[in-house]
Amino acid sequence: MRLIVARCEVTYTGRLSTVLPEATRLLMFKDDGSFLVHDDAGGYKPLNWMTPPTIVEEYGEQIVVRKRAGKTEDRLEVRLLEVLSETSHPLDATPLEKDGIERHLQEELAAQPGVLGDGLHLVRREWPTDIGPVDLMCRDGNGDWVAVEIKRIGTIDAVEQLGRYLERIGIESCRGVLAAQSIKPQARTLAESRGIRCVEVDLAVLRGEREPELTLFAE
Amino acid sequence: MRLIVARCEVTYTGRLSTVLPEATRLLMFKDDGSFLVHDDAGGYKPLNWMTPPTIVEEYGEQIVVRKRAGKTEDRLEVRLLEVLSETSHPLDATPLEKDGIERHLQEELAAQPGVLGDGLHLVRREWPTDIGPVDLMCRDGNGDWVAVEIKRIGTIDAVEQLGRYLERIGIESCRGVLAAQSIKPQARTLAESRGIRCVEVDLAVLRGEREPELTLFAE
DNA sequence: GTGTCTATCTCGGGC
DNA sequence: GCCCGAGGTAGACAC
Repeated sequence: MRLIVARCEVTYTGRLSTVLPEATRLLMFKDDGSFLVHDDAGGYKPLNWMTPPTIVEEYGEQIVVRKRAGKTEDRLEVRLLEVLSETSHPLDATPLEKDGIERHLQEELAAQPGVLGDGLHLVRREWPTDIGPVDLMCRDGNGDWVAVEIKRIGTIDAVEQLGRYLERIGIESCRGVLAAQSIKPQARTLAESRGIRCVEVDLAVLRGEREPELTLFAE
Repeated sequence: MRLIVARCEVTYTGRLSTVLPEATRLLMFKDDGSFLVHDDAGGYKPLNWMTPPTIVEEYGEQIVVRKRAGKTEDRLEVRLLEVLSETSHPLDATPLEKDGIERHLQEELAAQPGVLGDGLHLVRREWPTDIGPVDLMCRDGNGDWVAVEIKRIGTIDAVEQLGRYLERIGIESCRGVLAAQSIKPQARTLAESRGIRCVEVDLAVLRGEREPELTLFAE
């Protein structure tokens, strides 16, 4: 990783156009070709950036980072007015391990679909439709089909998504269930108006790491 | 901005849990409280981060960055095993000026709604509904209402969004138009099945900076 | 504070 | 290559 702190101007042309007037900023060149411009505010996002694969060219005070983007080209031009610091460091690139993402929720619910409704059993995960896979396809005690959409957070979009699947599933009388760790009130309202059942689930409880909420009141 | 290059372990607990095993990485502390962990790959995104407002505490080899997140707490813990470099630089924070975003498209189309359909004229921008504003509300030559949703890229979500507005607008026979710089084929198909018209527009042409595509064939 | 929408979204997977 | 869906999405703005 090469780090340059410099007074500079930066212009971007590509999907849109941007200008950064002369000021002091941090320029990051990652070994994989990534290029980022950060300043001392604005949190998470770089002011300008380019993701690999890139071509980096330097002509004295001018740095150009380019990238083929379809038929056109994305281009970042940096004009260096004063370099205050320049360093290089070999860094590692170990992967980040995550726990608690939607897939983990899906794994637990696939293993115990009964929490989503009495007598539910799994037919298959990632049931294919022509517009994308249904997270879980189940049948209930009566043999009726139930399509389950799983989200970390249940929003209106999730209800719409499940609604599209139900239209395309091609099974009459297939019910819909939205399962999420939290469900927004407006999503719940929309779901009810479409006959979609909402179930809030808790990953830690599903894993048996924590008692259901009931115990909170029983203590 | 304070930059530390160090061999370190990083753990995050909050909306989910993550672990970064021991390796050499860049730690960025911005003056506004932002904290970012980058390595030498992975492009745009930090491996771990926290956006302001944060509380940063240091206990020798241990750095803790915390944030109230509703009733719980987000927490990043960094265990420093070897500091390879540590520097501080005063940076500026000038705003990024953008051109070519959705709002600019909306401004041009508000000024010349005729490109969206014969005889269309604007009634108002940001027409309020109970689920959000319609970008442009127009009437055509017959006095019929037309709701316009504007996007840089027209996707299925945009069609759904316009569909929700049309349901809620409370005007019988209000037509829908999706205007975008490019429209995905599947969005186009869904739009047609819902009676929504699709129009591709070009910001440079709307601004009179470039001739319409026709001239490409006429040269 | 919730709710909604934009984003040069990024990123990954499937076809 | 396109298309779709997840994301600790982040960030902005209205209510």
